[in-house]
Amino acid sequence: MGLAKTEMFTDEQNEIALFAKVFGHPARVSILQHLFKINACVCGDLVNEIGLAQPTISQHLKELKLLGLIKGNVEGTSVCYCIDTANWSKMKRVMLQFLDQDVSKTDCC
Amino acid sequence: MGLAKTEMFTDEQNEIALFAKVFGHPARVSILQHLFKINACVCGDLVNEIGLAQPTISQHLKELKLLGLIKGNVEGTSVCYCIDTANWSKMKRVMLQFLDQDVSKTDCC
DNA sequence: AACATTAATCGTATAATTGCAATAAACAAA
DNA sequence: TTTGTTTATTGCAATTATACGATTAATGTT
Repeated sequence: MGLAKTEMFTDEQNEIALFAKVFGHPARVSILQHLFKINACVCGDLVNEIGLAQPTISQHLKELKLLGLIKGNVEGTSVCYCIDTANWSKMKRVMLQFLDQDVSKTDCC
Repeated sequence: MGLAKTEMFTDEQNEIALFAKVFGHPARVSILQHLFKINACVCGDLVNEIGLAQPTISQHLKELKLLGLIKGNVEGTSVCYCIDTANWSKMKRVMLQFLDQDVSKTDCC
């Protein structure tokens, strides 16, 4: 069917999956790493940095923006994108809670 | 195209994306949380726990196994699945390095 | 051997994702 | 106003992901 049955999972599970899904493409990982490195960025830089076409980058930026992980300010004809630090911290808390589950007792087989 | 151009990204970026992708579905998040909680599990339990059909669960388990995050031991007619703690820790290290990027200086716009 | 139980695989339908050319939109500069 | 620059949107094709019925495979039970 290709459709995740989100209604049968908890809000927490769906939230983790949504965040993880946006990290599930190397272009978006690359964009985020670049934004962290540069501390300020216009989309044109990203198109040159990564080898993807401008509409493709724009689409990936849109998805990151939709989840609130980045924000963009219009500056003339270009747009300045950067990490939304508050939301990034919130996301990190959710993901860490999932990743940091106690591993010490689970090796059973 | 529906195909990620992995060759234009670093190994690290592709690795992060692969791990994230497997967490990008609430069913797999749910399976992993259940395995952590129970410390041992047969597939039948998961089919009852989660509301998905047996072939669907089996498919999700296969993907988790492919990345090495879980391992399964055959015990009679059933299979005991559990977290592969060593690989989980390796994955955690990779993901934490990505998530823990310094957020203090990036609020630029 | 015949049957039951459990999980994996196959086949297939449907939906989501990815990528980009073409175009539109917004703004600056001449 | 016309032209150039930059980003967003549209439309489409190709690929991947999700889900499950039907079947197979493997093992245990009688």
